[in-house]
Amino acid sequence: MTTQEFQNAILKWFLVSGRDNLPWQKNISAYSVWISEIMLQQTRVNTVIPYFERFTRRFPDVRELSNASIDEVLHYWTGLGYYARARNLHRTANIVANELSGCFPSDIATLITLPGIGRSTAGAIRSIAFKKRGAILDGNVKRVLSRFAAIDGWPGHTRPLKNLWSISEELTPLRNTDSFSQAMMDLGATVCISQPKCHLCPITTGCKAFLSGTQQKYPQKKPKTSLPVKTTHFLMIYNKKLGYLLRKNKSQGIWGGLWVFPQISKMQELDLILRELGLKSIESRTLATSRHTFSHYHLDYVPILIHARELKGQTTRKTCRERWYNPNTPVSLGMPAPVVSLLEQLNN
DNA sequence: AAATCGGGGCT
DNA sequence: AGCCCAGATTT
Repeated sequence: MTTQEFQNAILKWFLVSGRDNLPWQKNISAYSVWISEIMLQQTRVNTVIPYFERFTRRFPDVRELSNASIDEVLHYWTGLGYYARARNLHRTANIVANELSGCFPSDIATLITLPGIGRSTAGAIRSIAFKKRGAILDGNVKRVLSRFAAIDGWPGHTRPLKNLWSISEELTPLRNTDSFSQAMMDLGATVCISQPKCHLCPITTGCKAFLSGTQQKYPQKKPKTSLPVKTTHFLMIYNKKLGYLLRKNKSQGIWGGLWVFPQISKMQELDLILRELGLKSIESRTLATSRHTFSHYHLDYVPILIHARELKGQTTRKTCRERWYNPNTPVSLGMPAPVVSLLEQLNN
């Protein structure tokens, strides 16, 4: 199967079987392609759809996004995970709005300099938004090409990754590159899946895995490791008038920039926190431990609900990274899933 | 080259 | 209970 034949087969298949009704496929612009590509990093299409709709309704263009506060951007990202994506999105919006006159670059080298845009996302923006030649290599394309070329090794490792990029660059056409990129992702998402539907595939005549009956061998799986378990306590300090105390995380690290309950490792720290706040505990109750799983560890968290009152003649102090959150009059802040979950439970 | 960075929906 | 998803960035 020649490169030309491969491209023709893919493009022909796309006309009949490609997806054309996703929210980011209407009114295509560099902005909408960019937002969708960032949201879709390590995140499934069906999960992204409602987030994309809400996000682009609130931030319809790059200037609206650059003018927004990071807290509000993170609020619209709450529940999507990988919050560095939202922080990078905001940084890039400011660069594009303030330094690039509101226009996205179309060349790969410049796109890659923007925070959060790597080689594959740059290729997607260049091909789909600007309709110029741009190769991509996302999870779908990795699966298609690993099987098509029978690439050994986990695609996360350097050698197979380099091979896959080389093949993707070679196969990507000069014309119709937008349809080609979309088609390769659609093929990987609907046909070349875990249990592949090879009878629906347009490139079986050149697929090394199909021809040798080794579809299940590719792509080779990630080496598995057991996840460590970490434990923490969430202090749900509640005051009837003020609400719950939340603290803003530093921008680096887990849940960066998000608002969370104070976390402690020893119970003695609780008294210190309350004294600093000018509060006194009325009663406290330990709630059931829950497990939150990240990609690289389990977090067992013990919620401790503390009803507190203000000390006489003392106004409640707090730092600039602290604020009271009243679930009945919510404000736009980013919060990690367990915090949202606990606030919902306690408010019902 | 390896680790970090979420959350959820399938299997 | 694993597995992995329209990856990028830091160490």
